[in-house]
Amino acid sequence: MNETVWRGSREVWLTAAYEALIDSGVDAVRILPLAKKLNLSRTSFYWFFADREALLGALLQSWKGRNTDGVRRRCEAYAETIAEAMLNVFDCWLDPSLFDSQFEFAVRSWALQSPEVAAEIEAADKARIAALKEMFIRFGYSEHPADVRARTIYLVQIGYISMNTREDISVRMKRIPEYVEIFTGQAPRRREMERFASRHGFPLAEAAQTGKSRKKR
Amino acid sequence: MNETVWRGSREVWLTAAYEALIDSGVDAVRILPLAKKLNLSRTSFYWFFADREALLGALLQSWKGRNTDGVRRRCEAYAETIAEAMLNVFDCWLDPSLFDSQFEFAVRSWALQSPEVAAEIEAADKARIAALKEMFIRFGYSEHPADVRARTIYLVQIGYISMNTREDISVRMKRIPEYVEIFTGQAPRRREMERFASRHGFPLAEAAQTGKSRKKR
DNA sequence: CGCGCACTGTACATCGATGTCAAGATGCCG
DNA sequence: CGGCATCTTGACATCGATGTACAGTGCGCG
Repeated sequence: MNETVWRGSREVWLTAAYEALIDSGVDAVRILPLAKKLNLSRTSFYWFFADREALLGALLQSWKGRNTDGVRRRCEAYAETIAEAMLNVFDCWLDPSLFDSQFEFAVRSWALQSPEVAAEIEAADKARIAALKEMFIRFGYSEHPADVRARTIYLVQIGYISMNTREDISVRMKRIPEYVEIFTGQAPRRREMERFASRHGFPLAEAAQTGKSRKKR
Repeated sequence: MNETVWRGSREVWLTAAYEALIDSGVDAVRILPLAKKLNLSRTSFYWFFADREALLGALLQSWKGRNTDGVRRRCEAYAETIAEAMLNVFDCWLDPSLFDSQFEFAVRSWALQSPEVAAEIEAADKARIAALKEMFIRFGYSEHPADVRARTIYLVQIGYISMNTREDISVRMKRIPEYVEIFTGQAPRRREMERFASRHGFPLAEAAQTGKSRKKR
């Protein structure tokens, strides 16, 4: 299992930093505490990174792109109706591999004390809203409504992660059709919801029928 | 002008702390830097507060209630249509005396590193969403749609402040009618928008006519 | 006037964190 | 085995911040 006997690596420091960041904020990303968690000497850190700055830089880099790309891809995915397209985007909010909300929130909070981070965020926001807007335009909405709807969707999501609520997938799933209708002005068809629910391991039938075995955490 | 010759007071330390908080986050709220900003000896602080903890406590206390009350009151304000009611709520987002968004954002970021703060925030969120939901129910929406619409509105706002964008009032004003329509499913009447715009010192006429002198920064 | 309250400042002890350096330990290749 | 590159560690110097003790200063009042 162990490739080498060396306990440290750029990787382990980075993941430890990531964990500290997402559950206590940037100011918890300090070398001494990380070293304790890893059972490594503090100074060993300096073999892999020049200094704390460099670690934070790597952290920011790893955030950059990751979340933004996920959103853009879901905006461009195939869809027959705007409601279906909307559901494609919703994948991001349910699948952490497409969009890591805790990471996102931590980075946004970090921006408060770092202009550099704030600049990265601003760019990311612009790119994501543009992708959403483009989606609406593809489905015949005109400029201004497309823009406001794109913002609404994006802001709801940023707001949601900023609330940091831990809710069961089932309560979130129940709100989805309403959201689609609010966001697009058009309710999703039953079979669209079916497809959506099933790809998140949550057959819609469940909501109607009595609980069968639920899959995937 | 000077009541006394004493330069320090509970007040000045608290406002300095508030300023540090909103533009650099909790970790910038430290006694030594504040003392420098105030041109006071660091230790003088301890005359007014037991320790840093006490200062942070006072800060949290001052946030608590302030923003939440503003929202609740605007939700309960008189309105003939749901669109008008919605515009009443929008007052909060344009008038910092009803809702201090920078303060709000800073406190939310703070929550990441303090469970106590996180608990306060959770309570505030619940109260505000409940007030919004109640408003929709008053206008005939049924339970579930009222809930999802309330969430949408609230989340958009939390998202907006978390984006921390500095936009001119005129660009925000242009989006308002669209937002009202998305949130309530009903477009505001011209005279409703007129009333709204005028109470924010921004006559609607301006948007249509060619630029006259605009008031209020 | 002088006493005391309300504040301000200096000095000190302590902490947690950073970063450098030089001295090991470990694996790998010839 | 020897030597080199790759890590790991302990010792040291330094910083910024916290909180306590105590002495000092200005104001107001009896």
